[in-house]
Amino acid sequence: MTQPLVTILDDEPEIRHMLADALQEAGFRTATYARATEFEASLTHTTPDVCLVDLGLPDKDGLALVHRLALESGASIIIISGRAQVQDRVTGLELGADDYIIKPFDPAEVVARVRVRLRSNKPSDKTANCARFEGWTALFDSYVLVDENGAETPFSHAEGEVLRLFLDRPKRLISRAQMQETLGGTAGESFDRAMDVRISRLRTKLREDPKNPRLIKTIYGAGYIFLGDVNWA
Amino acid sequence: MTQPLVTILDDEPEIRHMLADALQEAGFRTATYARATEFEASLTHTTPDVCLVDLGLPDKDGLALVHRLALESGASIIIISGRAQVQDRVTGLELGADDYIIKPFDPAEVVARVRVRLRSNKPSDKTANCARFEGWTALFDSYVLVDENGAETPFSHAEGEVLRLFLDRPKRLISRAQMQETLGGTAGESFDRAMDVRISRLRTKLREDPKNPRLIKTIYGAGYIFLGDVNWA
DNA sequence: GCGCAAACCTTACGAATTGTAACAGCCCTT
DNA sequence: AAGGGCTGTTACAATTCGTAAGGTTTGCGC
Repeated sequence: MTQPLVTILDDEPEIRHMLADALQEAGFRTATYARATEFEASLTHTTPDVCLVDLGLPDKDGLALVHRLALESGASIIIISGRAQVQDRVTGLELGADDYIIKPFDPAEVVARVRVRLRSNKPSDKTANCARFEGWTALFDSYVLVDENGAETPFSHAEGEVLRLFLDRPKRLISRAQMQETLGGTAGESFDRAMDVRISRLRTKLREDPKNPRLIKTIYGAGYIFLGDVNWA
Repeated sequence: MTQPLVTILDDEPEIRHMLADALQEAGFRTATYARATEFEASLTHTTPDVCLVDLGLPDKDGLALVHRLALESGASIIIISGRAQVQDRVTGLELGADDYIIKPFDPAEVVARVRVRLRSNKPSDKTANCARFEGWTALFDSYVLVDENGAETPFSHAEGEVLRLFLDRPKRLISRAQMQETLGGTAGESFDRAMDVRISRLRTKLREDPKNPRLIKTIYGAGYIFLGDVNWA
């Protein structure tokens, strides 16, 4: 499966470049267009997954374009506009846009919102809920860990919660307090210990060396950190 | 099909009222909650379609709640927050929110964004009587399950109720309380066990491996989840 | 280094939850 | 009345997961 394609339609070159850079850095393929006609022509031979559309176009009414896109293409549409009136936003969304971002914007937020669209727009994705990391494959649907030889190890729901928390934020410190919150800990006095046990069991399944854990590191007095590169699929 | 249910979780009464009014005017059912614990308790017996969540809650970390919601409830999640930093928005969206609205907001825009979320959710056709999933075809008219070879297995009415519930909400956690409600469980003392037995029998007909069920998963202490892509016809 | 307290890991155990086989009552058909 | 299918109930087995308890590691002051 190739990377998702994000198209950018905006008449200002700086904005096109800014968005294209940020999106490419995030791992997406991009295609940029300065004019609506150009963009429409491209649709005959490409099928973007997400379309970023500026409403202030010189050659065509942006809203009409959005409407047509919404009806005819399966892509998610995000409007990017300098028009900040509530009414503009409401009509934009009503005509079929999935999101509406106001200029000036931060590229990081645009990337995040693009990701959200891709996440929700994949009903037929059979490999969803599946992450690869350091030779392992975690199948959250079937609650199974697969090693590089294909051997399977089942894991329980509680273990999965911890694993998912780590895989969602790799290489970042996760404090115990955060874990408790995320894992529905009822702030029981000795919930700390329960947490320890969960992690211990998870470490066992990941065949961590107790003396020298490589994936789940303990930061004494602070929390845990998951090392290792994660690829969600 | 009844009107979609939108839940509002915010500690400020004025905001709750403003949103509830606007949403009801737009034709939605609403349920409001001032505290996260209240809201979480409600999830055991109701299934909202869209959840509006304020991040600045007094009794719990809002982000953790969002994360759990995103994983366990198939509802769309819209964060409403006074925190306007880009980093806040990005992490909120990363943790599973579908949208992020910054206070102060216009109720009309909130309504528009709620509509967008509902639009992208495909409504399950309640009149459909035939569903395909993972090689199986369930014919609710004739109470028969057909496998990929055409072999037929009849199922009973009680089994059909459970199966339909699962097929209506695939890949979502379904709590036992929800099941009881949907299946007309008259809160019989030991109705739990009846539920178990129904599911057990359904699993047998679906030829699930008892040690490793692939379609109907048990979430210890929480409920069940049906995996597999469903196509109604 | 040494000693100590706090933080953390691991093992074993048990309470709660869930799975399923066997039984019994019910309703329908014959 | 008899028989068969459906469904809830009971009883017991299996699983999950938190708790307790004891061992190990870490950080800190000397």
